[in-house]
Amino acid sequence: MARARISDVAAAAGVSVTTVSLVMNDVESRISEETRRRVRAAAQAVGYAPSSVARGLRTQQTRTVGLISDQIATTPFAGDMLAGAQDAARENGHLVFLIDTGGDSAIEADAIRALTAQQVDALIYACMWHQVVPAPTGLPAGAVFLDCRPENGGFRSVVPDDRAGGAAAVRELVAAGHRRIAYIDTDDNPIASTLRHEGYLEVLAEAGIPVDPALHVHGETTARGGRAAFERLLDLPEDQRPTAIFCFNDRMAVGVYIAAHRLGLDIPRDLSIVGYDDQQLIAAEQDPPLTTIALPHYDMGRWAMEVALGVRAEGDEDATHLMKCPVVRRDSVGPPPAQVAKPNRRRASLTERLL
Amino acid sequence: MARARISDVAAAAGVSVTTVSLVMNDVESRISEETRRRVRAAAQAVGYAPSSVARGLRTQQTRTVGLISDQIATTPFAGDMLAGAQDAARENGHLVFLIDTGGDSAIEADAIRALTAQQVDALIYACMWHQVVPAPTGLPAGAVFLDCRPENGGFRSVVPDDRAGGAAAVRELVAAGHRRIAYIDTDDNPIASTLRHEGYLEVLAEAGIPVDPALHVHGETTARGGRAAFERLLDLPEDQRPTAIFCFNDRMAVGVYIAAHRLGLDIPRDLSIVGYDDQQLIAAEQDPPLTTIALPHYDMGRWAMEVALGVRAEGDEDATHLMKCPVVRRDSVGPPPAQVAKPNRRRASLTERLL
DNA sequence: CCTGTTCGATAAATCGATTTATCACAAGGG
DNA sequence: CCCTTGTGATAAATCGATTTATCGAACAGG
Repeated sequence: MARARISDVAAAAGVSVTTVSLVMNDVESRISEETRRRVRAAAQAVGYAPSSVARGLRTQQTRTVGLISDQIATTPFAGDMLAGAQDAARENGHLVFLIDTGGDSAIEADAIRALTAQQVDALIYACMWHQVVPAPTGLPAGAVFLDCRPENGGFRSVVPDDRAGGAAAVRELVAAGHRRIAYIDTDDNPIASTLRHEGYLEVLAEAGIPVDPALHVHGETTARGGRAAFERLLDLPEDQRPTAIFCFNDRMAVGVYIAAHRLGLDIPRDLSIVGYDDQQLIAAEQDPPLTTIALPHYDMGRWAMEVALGVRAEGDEDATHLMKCPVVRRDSVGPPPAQVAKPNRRRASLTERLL
Repeated sequence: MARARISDVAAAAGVSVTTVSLVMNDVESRISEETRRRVRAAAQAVGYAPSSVARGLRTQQTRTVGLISDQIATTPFAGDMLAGAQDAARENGHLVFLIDTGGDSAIEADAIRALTAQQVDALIYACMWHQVVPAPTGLPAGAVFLDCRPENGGFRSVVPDDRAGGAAAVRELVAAGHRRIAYIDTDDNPIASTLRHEGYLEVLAEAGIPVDPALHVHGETTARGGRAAFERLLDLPEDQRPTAIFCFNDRMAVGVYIAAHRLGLDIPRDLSIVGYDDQQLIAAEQDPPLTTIALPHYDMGRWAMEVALGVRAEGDEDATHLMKCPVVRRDSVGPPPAQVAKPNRRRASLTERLL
């Protein structure tokens, strides 16, 4: 049972293929209501679905979009970006070609060629972390950068507003009454870390809190890295230690949790923590659940697709859109401990645990 | 600058389009070497790339594959399956259409229609957890089920060998000398949990260890669920408690970790644990890193794609392939504690933590 | 000189749709 | 009776490739 063609429908309805096409596409034309009904019935009867390939050839519009990513697989974030992009594509009647280049630029070039050959209507170039990348050669005009910005401009892009996100994180802590707030930073992600640091400094200034360079430490973006950085903060004289920590990401925050628990510190009674990423299966499952800043992956994916398809009008051809990073309030932030009460509290918590 | 067509190349090379096509596709024919060179040079010069759409229409082969998934986004596993499928597709010169239905069967039906209209050469139907599903109507013959099996057969499928995986997990513990091994099970995933339980029973039998129903507890597939289940095991009289636990998944194992640490139990000295899934950012980052069974998502994705494309010959048109789940040895398994030494050890560990 | 073969290349049909230009027919007006 | 206008439908061109069937020239043999 081969696919039904438009000519089969025409034959079944006793009309020409032109008429069938006109009816199926609801084209403004002088086809009688009676004929329309007959055509539709015939189409239904033979199970006709127009060939997208033939249509694409004639109309030069394939209703497909290419999504090139450097690593769709290896991060749990990717999924949300994909989902946002894909939902938007589907809502607009488009299908998405997904290509994961694994960061290999030869594969990337191949991918661009293949997608161009497929005559995709739009192209999205996605990265897994907020970064500035050289635009690959051969990228068609109108491509949209997702979670990255083209080095020399020329394309629209969307990235998280890491500066505002960093500010929001620190503002949570300031609002809870903290004045000694550390930032556990990293060197692994220059763009995002710098922006988040700017947000951190901005809020401290806003609140009139003097900046203490000793409270700005660095580590790898892993639990181990977070833990090591935290332990460096503990080397400070007791009265200079932070009462709250803003971590570059949730994984590092987990390291702080582990170390803090080992030391018998209670979160948030003895120490408040804010993470970043709202990483699924991590942030919410900590004990206590971690207050963090969410990366708006789904929204960025959706934005990129809508702009790429021309559904969302964006005035500027060469602009970077900053996507808001919402605060996810959970239970890792509380008021700072009163200095005098601290030793008592700590002993109490140990006693508890002996039960 | 519009795309170059085959006729442009023909004009540039001073030959017919037939000749260009013959040369570009390396068709066995009597074209002189000299002409071939000229055509290739012309193609290069005008930047010619054949239109996949036009070719698809003529040849009826699009070199595209559809991948329908119930939720590509919301789980970190999805990525690996995608990556495996996508790599295999690329290696065979195919592009993949990804559609995430979100589990909505109306969207699913739409997706099948759209992919059929696109005349994809193959179709993969993926689920996020090993399950038995009704085959959606309209699914073309030759479709491959990925991480799920069709209720009434009729399609090839690939799923993890959960039975062997469960057996391997328990075997790790038996090999370390444990005889009181608990299985923290779940009701959230009937297929996988049953198979893993069968593996558990199989190894106990193999090792001549009597089955103690009290060591088989259930919980939700979350850290909280794992913790709750573990606490039920602790209600047992001390000499009946398990010295090792096999958890349905890593998230539940994390719950056991948390509870164990709270109680001052050291892993693996006081308690050995094996998880399942080898979930990234979870299993390896525990303290100590969790020994677990990996789900072969990448391999399953690759297998499904290769079978779908007919690259991998699979005799049976209607068979389920079981993919091996490898053991990932880390540091959460050790020998069981000697009964008499236990109390001492436990006190010691608490004392340590007072430092 | 005619015929048959080989070599190199091409004209034209084809895939399945869309779209433009055209057609037949009926009704109405002068 | 002829011409115009309006209505309903269609013939044919088109998109850009592949593929089949054919063609002309050169050359060899009788």
